[in-house]
Amino acid sequence: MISKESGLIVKTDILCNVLRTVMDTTADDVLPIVYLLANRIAPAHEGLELGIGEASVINVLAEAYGRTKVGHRKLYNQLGDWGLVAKACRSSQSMMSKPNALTVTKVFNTFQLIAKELRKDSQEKKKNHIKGLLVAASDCEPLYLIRLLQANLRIGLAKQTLLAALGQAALYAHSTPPPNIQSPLEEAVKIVKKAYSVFPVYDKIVPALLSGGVWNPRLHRHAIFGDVSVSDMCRTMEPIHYIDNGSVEIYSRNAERNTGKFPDVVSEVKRLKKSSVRSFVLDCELVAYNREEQKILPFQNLYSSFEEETGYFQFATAITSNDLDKIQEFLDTAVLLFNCEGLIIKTLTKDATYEPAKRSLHWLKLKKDYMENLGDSLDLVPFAAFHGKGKRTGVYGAFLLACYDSTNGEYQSICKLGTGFSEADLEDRSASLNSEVISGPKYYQYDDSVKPAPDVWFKPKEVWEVKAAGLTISPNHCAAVGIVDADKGVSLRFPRLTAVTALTALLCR
DNA sequence: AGCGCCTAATC
DNA sequence: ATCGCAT
DNA sequence: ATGCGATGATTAGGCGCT
Repeated sequence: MISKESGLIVKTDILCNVLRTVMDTTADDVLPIVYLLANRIAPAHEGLELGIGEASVINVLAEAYGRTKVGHRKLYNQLGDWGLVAKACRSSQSMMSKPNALTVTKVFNTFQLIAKELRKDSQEKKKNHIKGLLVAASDCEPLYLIRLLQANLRIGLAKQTLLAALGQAALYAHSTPPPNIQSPLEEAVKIVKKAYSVFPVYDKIVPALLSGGVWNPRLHRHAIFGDVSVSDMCRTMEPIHYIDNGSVEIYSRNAERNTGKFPDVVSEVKRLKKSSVRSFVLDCELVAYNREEQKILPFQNLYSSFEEETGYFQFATAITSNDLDKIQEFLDTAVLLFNCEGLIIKTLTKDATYEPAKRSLHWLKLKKDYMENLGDSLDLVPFAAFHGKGKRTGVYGAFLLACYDSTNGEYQSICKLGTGFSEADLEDRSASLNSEVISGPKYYQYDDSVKPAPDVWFKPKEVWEVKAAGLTISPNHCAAVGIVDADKGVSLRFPRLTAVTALTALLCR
């Protein structure tokens, strides 16, 4: 029902009703349902992952539902979704007897077992867990089992809508009358989203909602912090933490623990922090740095808390200005002189606080390639394509592009491209290139060890204008091989289509 | 021990 | 990361 | 403006095979 509906309000409504029903009947199922909908199996900081990808899915489908892998692949190219393949195979299988019903909790528990299979024979054991589920599945269950295993439910409902529905369901389900608030529904959603942004652990949020409703003080910031250990709390935030007891922890934006990856940062933070500072959470970015070069300019806040030391711990440079020309000049300097990607622009007039995972106009990214005259724009030739998946089923989902090397008179692969076209563009390009299909990569310098291999090859026909954030040395592409590196080529960072410029009538010869 | 495949993660 | 679509 | 789901280059680390 949710996947057929396009509006988020109605999707939220449907899920809200599901959750209310479950809260009222089998409340223990709420947490597993939430985890499955969130495509997670544990809080991010626990580092527990399914470890199941497309290759595993292909293998297990072949074993559980017969047919050959080639047969499955063919079906997949038509359907664009391994879940749909599973469903199709299952429904064409004769069923000896009606299997025992799968429950949400059984599925979620099995997913946890899969995630916990490690080391020797883990792949085989994971596969057997999945086979058990697939054999017990009927109707639409194989479809959703496979999509859940791939962490992509594809029903147009993700975390934000899940949190909203949770808040609304908890509001309706609890008997306590709402406090004197204008719009209780909106407020309930805000509270749950805020609780999640402060402490993204469903194991705490869901029980709190179930036992005390949305107005439960346990959902508020300070209460949450009081309710959990300091180390648990710090594990959910980002990215450098210094705790009273002298320990340093580093986390990614998605709460992955990265402390072990930066032992040098840990030791420098400990060394350079002043003894008067007892604890902090520092939002920052780590960059590689050439210590022979240098440039520092001060910016308030942080300065009273840290010793600056060139090459070890430096503050970012900044200007404060309303003047467009000055900002432009600063951007040019940053990009052209220091090889920076661009600037972050911050409002100083409003109370411009930073909230993790929340977009706002307080902080804006200004990158060189957002601008017409800066950034890299290239004329490239699409020479192969990949069948689209999901909403791109039936058209190509991505293309392999080449640049033309006039010195050698050859086309060299430079990047794949899968964004920038409208749905109509995609149909038009697919149709146009389909008139020039050839059997293999005969005009091109192309590394066939790079997987997956394209599905279809084309004669050179069109020239596309592609914008990128920059060039990278590539082990996977052939552009300029031997020039930038003995056996590495060049590829593009964040490539996207900006225009279809011409037919390559001349280059074809 | 070394290598290739795969997955999950960053941007 | 970028981008387009639906709301 | 927001949420979602198509898609990009690249890397690290786990697992299993030789």
